[in-house]
Amino acid sequence: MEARSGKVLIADDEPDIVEILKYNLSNEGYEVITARDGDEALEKARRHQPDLIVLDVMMPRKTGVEVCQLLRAQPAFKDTLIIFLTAVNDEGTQIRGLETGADDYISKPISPKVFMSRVNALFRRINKTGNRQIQVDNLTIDPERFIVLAGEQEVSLAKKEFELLYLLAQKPGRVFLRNEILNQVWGNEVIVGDRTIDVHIRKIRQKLGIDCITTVKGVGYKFNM
Amino acid sequence: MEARSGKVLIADDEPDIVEILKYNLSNEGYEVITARDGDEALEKARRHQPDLIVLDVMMPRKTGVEVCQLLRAQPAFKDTLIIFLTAVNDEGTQIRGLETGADDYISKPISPKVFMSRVNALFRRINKTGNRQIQVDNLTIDPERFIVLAGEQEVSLAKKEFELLYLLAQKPGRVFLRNEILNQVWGNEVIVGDRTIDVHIRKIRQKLGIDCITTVKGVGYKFNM
DNA sequence: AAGTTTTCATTAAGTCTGGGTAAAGCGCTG
DNA sequence: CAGCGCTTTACCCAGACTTAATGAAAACTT
Repeated sequence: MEARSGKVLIADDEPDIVEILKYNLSNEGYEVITARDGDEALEKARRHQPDLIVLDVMMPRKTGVEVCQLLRAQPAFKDTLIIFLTAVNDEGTQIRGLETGADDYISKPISPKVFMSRVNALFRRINKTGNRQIQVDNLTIDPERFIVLAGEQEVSLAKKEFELLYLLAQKPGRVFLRNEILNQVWGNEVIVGDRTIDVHIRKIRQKLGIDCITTVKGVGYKFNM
Repeated sequence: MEARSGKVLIADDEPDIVEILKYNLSNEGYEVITARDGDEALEKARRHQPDLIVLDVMMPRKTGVEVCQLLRAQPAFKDTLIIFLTAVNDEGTQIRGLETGADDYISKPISPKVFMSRVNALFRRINKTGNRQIQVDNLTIDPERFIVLAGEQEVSLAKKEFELLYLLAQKPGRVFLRNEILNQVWGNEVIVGDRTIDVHIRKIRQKLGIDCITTVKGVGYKFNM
């Protein structure tokens, strides 16, 4: 998993288009989520909180324009980038699309290179400031919202538990010595016993229900890759 | 019309185009400056510090792309919006244009309406998201009218209570640290105890009757999504 | 005076920590 | 490689400790 430049949701009912865009976006380090119709797009947008949403105007269930309106009505998507794709290069549709709150409007047939240039141009402008969210496998650790998503399940950890998990998850696979953990999570001055770490580790394992932390005897702990 | 605070520089050697764009931009409240060639564009950009620069790619003295590069090299124009206009709908040019740091690329012939939509879309993004109504579930928060609607019920909150709720509701799900809340609602200079926040939170919860604010112990508060 | 904002003391809730014990891992020895 | 002891970690639990909710009242605005 590379240094992610952004999370993109593609919603289009034409698998070919989705595939091409997904390929190109992934290639430049974007994380891609896909949806096949309007309702699925809404649902996945809510779940994954993407930075950019690419909407085909003509989709089953709900049109791109409808989806855009519904999203823009929610404060969580007030600043999300939205690009419309369309076969119809009708002027009226384009204007309506942009006035619904979209950031760009691209007509098919799409040149992947042009598409990527436009995506990059939009991202360049918002330049997400430090979203320190960590994603490993199906585990999402979001310090902004202070929650951990284990797949679908939302797990709420206590402060120290969260800090500890966040520390380990920052470098999956790397072993953290007990001392390191103490310094990072508790600070150099505070003195706590070794048991304290154990207990927190145990609670994390309990709450997550997944075995994602491995004990390295006599050394420390590491996050499973 | 509307008091839009946008200054636009149009640089094109075709007087007709300049005239049409100027007319449409003025109509929507933008302040317009014009230039006839690349050097003039650079000079006027420096003098007037516009929010948006519309550059024809094909211009005497210096091409739009050259102007764009020169502008982007200066910190003062790092964030200035730039739109390219061109008769050439060559893919390579478009990509190069966008990668030079432009925000949009519009091919001639230009539909004034589409042009305006795209300009508005760009301005919408950089403009500070002023006092806007927030809608989450069946809760409506309207800072213009200073009213909160919980379903049908109209709830009247005190000033601080409203500001606090509005802050949290702006980014539902996101945890606001107590410090952040203090800075945003009370301001950096004012010093109030930690309990003050609790009390206001309690009043909001009481008045709304809905459990829309979650406590994250040891961290802060967040608005439920 | 009525409503708003802040403080304070008290109570409640949640979190952290450390001891004792059980279990697991490790190394040594035969 | 099985057996043994030693070390380290896991686990449970209860008390210590933090932090937040609550009720009441003082200070402040309008």
